Amino acid sequence: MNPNTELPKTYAPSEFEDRIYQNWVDKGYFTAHRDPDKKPYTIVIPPPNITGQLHMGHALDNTLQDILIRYKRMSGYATLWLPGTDHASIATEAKIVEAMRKEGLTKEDLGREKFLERAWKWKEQYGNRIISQLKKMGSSCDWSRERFTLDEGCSKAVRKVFGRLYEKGLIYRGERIINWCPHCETSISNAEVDYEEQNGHFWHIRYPLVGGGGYVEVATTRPETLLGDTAMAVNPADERYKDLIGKYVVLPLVGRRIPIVADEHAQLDKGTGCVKITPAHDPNDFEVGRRCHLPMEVVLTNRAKITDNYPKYAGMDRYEARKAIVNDLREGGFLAEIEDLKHEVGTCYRCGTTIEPMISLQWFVRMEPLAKPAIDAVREGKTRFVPERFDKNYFHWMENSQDWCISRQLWWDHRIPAYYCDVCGHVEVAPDGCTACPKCGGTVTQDPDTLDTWFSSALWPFSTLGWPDETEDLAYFYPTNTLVTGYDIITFWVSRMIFSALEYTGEVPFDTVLIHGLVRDAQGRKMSKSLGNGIDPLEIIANYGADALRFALATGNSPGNDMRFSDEKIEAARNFANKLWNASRFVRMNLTIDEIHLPEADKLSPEDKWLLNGFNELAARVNSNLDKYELGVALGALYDFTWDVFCDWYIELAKSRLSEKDTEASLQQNLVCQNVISYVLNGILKLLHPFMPFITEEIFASLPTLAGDAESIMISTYPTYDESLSYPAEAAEMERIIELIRAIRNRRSEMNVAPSRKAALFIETKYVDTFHAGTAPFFARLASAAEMTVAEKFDESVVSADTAVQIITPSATAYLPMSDLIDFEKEKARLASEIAKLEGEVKRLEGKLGNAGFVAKAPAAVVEAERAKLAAAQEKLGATKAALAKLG
RNA sequence: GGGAGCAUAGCUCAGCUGGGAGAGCAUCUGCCUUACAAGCAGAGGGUCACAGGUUCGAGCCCUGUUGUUCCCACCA
Repeated sequence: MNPNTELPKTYAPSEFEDRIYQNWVDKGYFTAHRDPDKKPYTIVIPPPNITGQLHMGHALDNTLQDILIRYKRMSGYATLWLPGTDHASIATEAKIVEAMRKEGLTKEDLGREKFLERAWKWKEQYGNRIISQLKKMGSSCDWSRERFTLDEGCSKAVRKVFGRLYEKGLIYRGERIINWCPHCETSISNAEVDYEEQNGHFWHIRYPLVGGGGYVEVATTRPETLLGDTAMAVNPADERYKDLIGKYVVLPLVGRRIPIVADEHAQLDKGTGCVKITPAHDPNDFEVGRRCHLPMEVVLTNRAKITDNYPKYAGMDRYEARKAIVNDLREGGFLAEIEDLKHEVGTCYRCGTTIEPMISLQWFVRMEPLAKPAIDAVREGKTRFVPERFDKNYFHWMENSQDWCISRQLWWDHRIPAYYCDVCGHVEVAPDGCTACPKCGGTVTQDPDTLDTWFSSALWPFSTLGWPDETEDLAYFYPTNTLVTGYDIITFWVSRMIFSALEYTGEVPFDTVLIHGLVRDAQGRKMSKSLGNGIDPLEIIANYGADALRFALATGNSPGNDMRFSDEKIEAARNFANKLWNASRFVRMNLTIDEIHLPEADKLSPEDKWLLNGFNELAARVNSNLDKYELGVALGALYDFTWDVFCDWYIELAKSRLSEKDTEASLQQNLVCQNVISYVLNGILKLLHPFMPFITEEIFASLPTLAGDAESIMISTYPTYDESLSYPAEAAEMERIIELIRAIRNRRSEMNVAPSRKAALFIETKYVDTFHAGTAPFFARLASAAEMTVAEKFDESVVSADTAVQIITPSATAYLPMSDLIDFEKEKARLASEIAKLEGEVKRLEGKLGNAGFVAKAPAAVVEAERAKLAAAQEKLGATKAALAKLG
């Protein structure tokens, strides 16, 4: 980039964003270096799915991460932002199967190997798309360390973990009731079930007692499971049914005799107190079945059709069968009642199909021993949620989590490293593979199943750094620091990373989890494909620039809260970028210096010191906000300072000095001002850089720099509080001037005086030094003043209340000779009402300060501030009374 | 059935450990003031959901109420 190039007249981000990004990549600025003299700061990206396109959620997530990583990089940390993508097993597999279906192909037609070849091609084709989109956002990831959840390193880690957990007895294989998705034809974990409210029915069914004597009535929401009933349960304490225990009922439609058993699961106060027991298709019934040694009767196939064991219904889909069975029950006189019911039905989080609880042989992770240390780690603050309230979420899930079903009947994922002997049936878990049975030497077959996609994601913070090998990266960058993610993914991912990391690495994976909310549309609705209300971040970037998008996402956003995205927001963001651009252009066109040297304090004007003081406070505040993850607040402070203080005040104040260089003295002042304005702009750009990396880099390159500045803003030093820039006295002096300028503008505006009408200005003040001759241009330029006269007290012959408009501030009274504009009665009324207001204010403050409790208990600084307020109010009150008196 | 968030200007939202409420947009009034009309200077507009409590002092802390959103849960 060329230093000191002119900035084009209009802000056109598309002209430079790609060029700047490419330059950063070429220079290798994103690449992390292990530096023993620096502290590491590491973020691992939540890997986006290879099936996905960049959406607003990614845009927000990555904006926040980039802000943090750029801030830390500029603050002297050895930063690593490790990127990558997720193979997203079930989602990707579903897409590929869908694509194959259109060609008339099924997975089985293709076979496992050919299918996987296809999947890898898919990954090649789409995996890079999301990466290039992340780059468009300005993400400063270390692309040389990019990873994929299904790559060899992750695979090694997965196998290692599986083997270790198996050895420790924390992974087991067993028959349990699992959630089965008949569409995806795989088991899914409890966490992957979404509950959805549906309108359903309660069917009340009568089961005749064997040997006559009536019937027992039960209710069910899934009448088709009746086929699989192997018992009826009543509570052992239930007096009503005491005599029935041990007797039998006849299963309607089937004719099977099933026993009436006693089990606590049946509750006295629910329904009739009797429950039908279907051990193969309900988790509670499964437990009852175990306790009472009941047979398991499977009635549904993997596609949720009735099995061949029930010829009348065989092959029927579960809902079809439900209709037929209800009909037959009615005809047979077994149906007592149909009740309408709203209930929560479990659905597959990927395809939305109603899941079917089914008994199945699967692999599980034993959660209890893993959950405990994970709970303790958060409780002890080793990992902290921001905002804190999300730890409740986490604790609740961890404390109640049941064993994790990790096997999937899918192909696109890490295959389970378990081998079954074809001869003796021995099960061998072998992370490094197995070719023959270690017990009998027979041939072995590997488990066809794969692992839950979240199993490999759970290892992401350390598998990506080389674990299980003891790599230098792992030693230096692990544990990582901040994980940035949405609250919707805490249970799936964050909690599993924490217990996994503690189990395998002995350390928490990250010290902080920064939680953000959802990006919603302008009406507050969730963005979704079906609603078609999604906003494409890439389109926003094309129209407004990546910086504007980042600004819009970061500003006013507080951790954990949802936000709305709207046209107004992105326009406001773009306008700010435009403001910064134009202010920089103004500075640029007034510069003659090649390098910035901040002048000695004695050369600086009060307005310079005021600006530097303000900038210094800003730097302190921004650093403190960023350290506390208050990114939106930090950006708000930057916006206000840049726009209100730097542009609206300092630039306007500087114009007179910058336009004069005729005399030696004015030339000197001109140079001082150039240096101050460049110094502060340079600092603003640096403070803003993490938020708006492109525009700040582009402007930085066109301006002179400080002696120690790096060639790129992204590797320069982040400004911090600097005691030598603290000028509280001059800042207060300048505030008096600004206060008076505002008051004059105010009055003129009230009186509808055009700015073009200039008027002489007389300032009566005890701060004569403050309003020195050098401030006259300020009043001329900003308050339409002609010549300015300052005195502690004016003689009536110089200026009188009869001929001048009076403007009062706590520190000064200004007179504008505009007698033609004065309506004395109105003026008197105005002053009277002003006096009343001030008296109220004074009274309030006096009351507060007269309160012994307040003075004794409030912090000294607060009391002092109240005293100052009172003094100011009293000053102004006095001046206002005097003004009224002058009017007679 | 448990748990959490939110309720602040017409709209969208900030408000850090309690010290008499802010921004953007919208509205109104003036301005082409030699960076910017994507702008400048002003103005109006709020019993901070409601009711109690703690405190010298509450938008902020506590209790309850109402409305709203979300999460969790195996209701036959």
